Amino acid sequence: MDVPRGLDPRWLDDDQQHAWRQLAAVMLKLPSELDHQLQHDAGLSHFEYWVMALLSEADGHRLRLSDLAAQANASLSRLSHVVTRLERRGWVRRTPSPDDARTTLAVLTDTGLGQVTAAAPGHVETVQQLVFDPLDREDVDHLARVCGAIADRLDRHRDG
Amino acid sequence: MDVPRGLDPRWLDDDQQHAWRQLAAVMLKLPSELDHQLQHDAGLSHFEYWVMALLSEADGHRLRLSDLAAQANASLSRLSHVVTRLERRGWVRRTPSPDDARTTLAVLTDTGLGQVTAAAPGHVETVQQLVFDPLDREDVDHLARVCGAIADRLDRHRDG
DNA sequence: GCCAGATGCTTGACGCTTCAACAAATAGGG
DNA sequence: CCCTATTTGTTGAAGCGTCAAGCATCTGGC
Repeated sequence: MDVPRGLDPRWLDDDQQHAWRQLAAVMLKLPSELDHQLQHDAGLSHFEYWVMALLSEADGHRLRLSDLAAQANASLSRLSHVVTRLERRGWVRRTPSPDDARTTLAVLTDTGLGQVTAAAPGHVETVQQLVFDPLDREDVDHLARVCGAIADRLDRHRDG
Repeated sequence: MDVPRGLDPRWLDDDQQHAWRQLAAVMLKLPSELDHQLQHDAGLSHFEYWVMALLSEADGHRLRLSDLAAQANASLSRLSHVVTRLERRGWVRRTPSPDDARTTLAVLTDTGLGQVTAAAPGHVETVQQLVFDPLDREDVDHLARVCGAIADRLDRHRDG
């Protein structure tokens, strides 16, 4: 990771150390809680829910797998596996794209739409309780700003 | 998830929606980048690094498995598996506790200490680049405050 | 037009996490 | 004391993500 030889690494100072631990705690625990609630109440992983929610918002309830992967922040491989599983349960089906024979569209079925719709209220309530209840309105702005900056940096890190 | 019947769920407003998407993006992508760097440069997952780093800071380079699990925000089962793998590589060993015959101590070996020490500069540099470089000093405060509030909420959610 | 490289997606093996079941030791109430 | 409930930890199976390899299709320069 390009540590200049002969120079001290840029260690984290106390503030950074503290902030990093809090962020790491959220990264570790929050996904597990969300998975737990959704699994228990709707038989879905958080990622499966996210994918189906994205499809439910899309025109014609369908998206190219690549686009879906990008919006879900996932690898194409991961998405392909998940779509296969959702397909087995009848909530999503694959359709060849009319424009480009390479690309596949994932389409949310009516049953699938019903599934997300039913799961949504419980999931949103959990997000409210775990993420937003402990925050005031200013905090929400800060959260968006800070995470937005990091997320941008992460995007550029991939190709840049 | 206790959605009051007959009442509308507390849907996310636009600001919350936006903040939630940014946070989700960070939760999805940052761990993967950290794992990638550590795996490539040191043959460690981020979680393995985290565990060994915690041990390296502890008195006598040792901690009860329960305490280690709590500090690492992990289940006991997950930790037990990881310790087994680290033990196989000679970086950690298990020792029975002198006080309580139920508890096991994980001890970082000298080789293990060398391993974390060698991995640290590269890892810290990555954290600086991906997390703190896009933030100014105020942002770091906000990050700590916001994630601290969420992390507290998550802790209370488990037992409370 | 043709062909090399790029793009889009799938697949199977491997490794890690979770979950449930279990075992051993301790603490606490009667 | 004893018996039960709790704490601490391990294990194996099942499920999911990553990785590398592979195939089909498209694009762009010649």
